[in-house]
Amino acid sequence: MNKLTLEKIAKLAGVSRSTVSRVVNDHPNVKPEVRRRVQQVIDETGYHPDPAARSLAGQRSGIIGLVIPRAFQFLFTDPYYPRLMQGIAQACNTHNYILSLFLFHTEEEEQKLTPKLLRQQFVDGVILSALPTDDPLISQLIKNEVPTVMIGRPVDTLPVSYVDVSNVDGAFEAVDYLLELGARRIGAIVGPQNTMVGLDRCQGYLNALASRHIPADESLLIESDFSEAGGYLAMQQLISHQPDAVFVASDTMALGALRALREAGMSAPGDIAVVSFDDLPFAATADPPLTTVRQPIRRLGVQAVEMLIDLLQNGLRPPRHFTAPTELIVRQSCGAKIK
Amino acid sequence: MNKLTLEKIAKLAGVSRSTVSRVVNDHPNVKPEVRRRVQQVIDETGYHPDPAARSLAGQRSGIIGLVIPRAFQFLFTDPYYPRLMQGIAQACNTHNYILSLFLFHTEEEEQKLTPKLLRQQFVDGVILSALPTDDPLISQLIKNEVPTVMIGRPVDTLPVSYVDVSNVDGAFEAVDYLLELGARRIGAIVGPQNTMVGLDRCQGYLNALASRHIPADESLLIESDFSEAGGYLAMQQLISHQPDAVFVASDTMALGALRALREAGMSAPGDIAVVSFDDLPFAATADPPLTTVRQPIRRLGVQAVEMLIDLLQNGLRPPRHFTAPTELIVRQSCGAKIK
DNA sequence: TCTGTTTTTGGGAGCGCTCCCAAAAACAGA
DNA sequence: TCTGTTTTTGGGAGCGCTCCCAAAAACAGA
Repeated sequence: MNKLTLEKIAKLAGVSRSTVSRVVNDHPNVKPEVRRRVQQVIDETGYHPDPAARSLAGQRSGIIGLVIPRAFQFLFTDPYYPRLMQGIAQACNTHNYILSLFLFHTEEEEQKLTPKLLRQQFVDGVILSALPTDDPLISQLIKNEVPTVMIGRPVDTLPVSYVDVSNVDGAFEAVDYLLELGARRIGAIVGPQNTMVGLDRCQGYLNALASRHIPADESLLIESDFSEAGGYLAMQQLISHQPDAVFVASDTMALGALRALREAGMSAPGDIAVVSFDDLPFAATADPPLTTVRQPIRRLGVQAVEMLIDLLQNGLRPPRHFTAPTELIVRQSCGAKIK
Repeated sequence: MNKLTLEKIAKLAGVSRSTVSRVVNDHPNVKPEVRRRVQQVIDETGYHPDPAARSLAGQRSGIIGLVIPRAFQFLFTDPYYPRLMQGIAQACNTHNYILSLFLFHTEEEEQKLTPKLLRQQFVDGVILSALPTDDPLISQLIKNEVPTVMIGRPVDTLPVSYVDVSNVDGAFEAVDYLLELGARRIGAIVGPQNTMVGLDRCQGYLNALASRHIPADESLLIESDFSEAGGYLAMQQLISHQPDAVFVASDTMALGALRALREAGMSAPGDIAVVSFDDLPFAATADPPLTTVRQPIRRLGVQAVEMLIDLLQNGLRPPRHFTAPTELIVRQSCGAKIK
């Protein structure tokens, strides 16, 4: 098959391949009428530059890597991730990048693939989904000056760009709403405390109680792992402490919590009011429909790609930050039994 | 940063870059002691060949593209897809391929990205998830001789490799089980009839009825779209026809079906027995837990990658086929009220 | 030892682009 | 018209690999 090259386009347009390269790359110093003539040939032929040749010649590869670290591989099947990926993919498509997926299942896989990310032989930059605060991958990426954007904020000391939602505020608003409804003995099922999102949503819960001078009861605060089964087990533990409401740090854990209530012959909101986080589509169709903190997951994905492109074009420093607001979506699960 | 190249490894090993290339690519005609010496330098330095250089030099890029066509982009958030992707990613990791994701959201995106797939400038081959039987993408891939493996079988006339599960048999087994339990007025909520999986699971349902000489009742057969909302609407339609059981062609639609029953003040299996397909994790924790046809989703992903690598190494013809068996998982939702 | 054959190894060339520098063209002012 | 400056354009070189062909080395038999 006869492959289109800069040279071939140059011949058709009656210029040199350097001129064609200037047009393709939108360089200045090309006479307008020459630019038009070259662009017309490009449009007519459907010519695209070869990404391997560009990469080899010092240009970038045009590939963005999305890394799901090993520690949270088990959560990859949570409905959050496809939405995040849709946002990321859509922004990649808009900005002419290809999205490559790095799913680390085992330590061996991680050790095998990490050098590819660190040496940037494949990817121009990395979008890194949430990882435990002590995971060494992020500091390796920083050390190797790999352009990186994290989904979710890192530990404060790390000079890395990130996109996030306002987890502290969102959790605060959820718990505050339960307090407004008259709940007083509010429990929480939070995420892993070795993640910033776990810490932040927990902090929001604690802040809301403190703002009403309600002391936090340790027996009402259960750490879980963002899974449905984890939510189920956590609610089983909480029930015996007789909360009148529970803040659950994700919709998926909330499904598990509702299941535990059903199995105990109880229900939300009659016995225990429930408020969760995410506003995934099943939140609206759960039994009962969940009051939840909506976060703009696809928008985070889009924003991460645009932030990464900004790093690629304008340098890694200073690190960029983007924090989206959340929105409390009130449904049936939060009706409170006021004691 | 000082980049490792064949030339540098050659100098360290005291051979030429051609010899190093032979070792890296496991070519014959290298003296054993030379091979060992070169391999030791490679191991010590962590050298990897540059994929862009290999691609440009005529070798392959080492990238496999996973395409989710536009028509089913709305289903990408179904929990089926992350599992499929995990299987695909795991096999790519094992076989030293990078996985690139092509999510087509709009026709414009499809037109923009399809040439990249057809001209193979990025990917060595394509894994293509299910698409409508009339989607032109598959025949474009065939015409351009792009190594392609489909998830799910295509229309019979197409000479393309695929991996699938035994949809007809699985659906047959599910419906047959309902008949064994005494159900006689069995409805079906099936997938889009412009997809082979939709047609096949429907056929299995019809085959099971026919095997017991039970005429199919058109009013009991509802075409849906594999979504939760679609399952909900379909069950709302079915209820008025008073089936004593319903075969639902996916777990996700079954969730919607259960929600419709609840809203009608009914339940499974007391009022209407329900059997579904997929055995996604929430099938076990649904209320009631779903009897469902288990399909090995991750294994399909692994198999698709290995089939694609076989095509790349041994030629596109003849097309390969792999069909995994299914397994009926019996849970509470299928208990039947025998009239 | 010599000659023909086989095995092993090395280096030229090219893949398709970008960068850089120099040449050509265009322009402006004296 | 001439000269100096600016703008536009072209082509050499190289990125890091693979392929191919030729050279060198090794081998075997006379």
